[in-house]
Amino acid sequence: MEDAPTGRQARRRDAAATREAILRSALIAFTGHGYDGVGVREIANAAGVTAMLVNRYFGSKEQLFAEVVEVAFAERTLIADDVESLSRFAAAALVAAEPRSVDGFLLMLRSVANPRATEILRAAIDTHFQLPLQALLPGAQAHERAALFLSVLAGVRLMQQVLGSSALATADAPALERRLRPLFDLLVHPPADAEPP
Amino acid sequence: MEDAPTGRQARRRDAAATREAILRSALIAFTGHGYDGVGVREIANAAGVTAMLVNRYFGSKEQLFAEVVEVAFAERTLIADDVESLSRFAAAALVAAEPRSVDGFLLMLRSVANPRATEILRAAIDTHFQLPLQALLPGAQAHERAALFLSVLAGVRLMQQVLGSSALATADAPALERRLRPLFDLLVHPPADAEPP
DNA sequence: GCGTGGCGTCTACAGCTGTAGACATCGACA
DNA sequence: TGTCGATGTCTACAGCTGTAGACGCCACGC
Repeated sequence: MEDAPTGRQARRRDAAATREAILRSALIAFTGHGYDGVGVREIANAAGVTAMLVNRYFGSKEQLFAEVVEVAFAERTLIADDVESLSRFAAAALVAAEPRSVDGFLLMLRSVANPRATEILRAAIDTHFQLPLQALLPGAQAHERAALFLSVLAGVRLMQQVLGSSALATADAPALERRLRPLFDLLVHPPADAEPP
Repeated sequence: MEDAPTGRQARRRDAAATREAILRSALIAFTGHGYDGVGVREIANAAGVTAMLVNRYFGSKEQLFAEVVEVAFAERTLIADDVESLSRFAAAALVAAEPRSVDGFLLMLRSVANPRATEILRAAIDTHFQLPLQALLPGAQAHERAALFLSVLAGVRLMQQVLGSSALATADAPALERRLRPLFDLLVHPPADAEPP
């Protein structure tokens, strides 16, 4: 079997399609190995293209990464649209996470070592997750609770998918979901935040 | 001013001290930039030593990293010894985390992109955190709850220190701690886990 | 004082990285 | 059918990486 890059002989000098192929190849590669773990040649090869063409279309590896981040965070299936569904959605997404999924959180977790990638990721998370989520949360200190909500999301994802914690791998889905729900609920619904005078 | 590596002129051909200097330099560098973000020459230079000496003492960069991980996870100030203090300790440690701290979690968060580093880190976390913690937790499914406990710890740490979430940076310490405590409590104390038959 | 064994460095080597300019080739339009 | 712009490739270059062997040098024991 040949290496079969993503639709090599099907595409014949189509600039838009080539750009899309590179972007998709980069998304998969960056998500799987992180910003520093992937070379431009590797991305180009998987897209059936030369390394130089990547820089022609995207300017540099860093700019390519920025576009990849934007694509990865565009479809945010983790954040529900209404407050009542937030916890259920998040918990369900966590227990259903497949090891080969390519969402933005996985991309972030493997790329935060690089300072430039981190800066891009911070901005993207702020725009696509933090701000919409804190706008959705009722009660006081919504920005703080939204950040913690995302922290739990990222932390569980890190342990079960990136680090490969055996405890989270062997746990059956319904039980894990029953544990996660109240955790998120605690952050969604502000618990009578009376400060002691 | 000269670059002043860690005690250069103070140490004169002392094998144990040199080894220790390299180990400490590597700990700081790996924690700050991750496994792939640091070169052997950089570590050696900060220790006032040549790159080759690093491999002489530790065999390879990977083995050096393994020793660094062991050192970083040896002093686990995040996990209390008794069940009652667990939540308080964890919450307090999170709000008191300084940007330049060098604990194992930070080291992990910036090195999980590399597969070999990940394998080393997974084993270390299992030994130094997961196993002691799940042995301490009362009730059913302690391993699962311990893993989630560590997930929250790692996730918050990631957001506030590695990614630099502004929401967690501007939050004042007491309020943040009051939010974190019940989160950990929910995982420490099993909430009447009656399964519907 | 002097040899000797450990401690440390110098030079080097493949291999990889991101990026740049010059060159080739396809395909649509005249 | 011929041509020219767009699309893609080739060669190359500094710079970095981890690792290896050969060599210098200091301090201690005789």
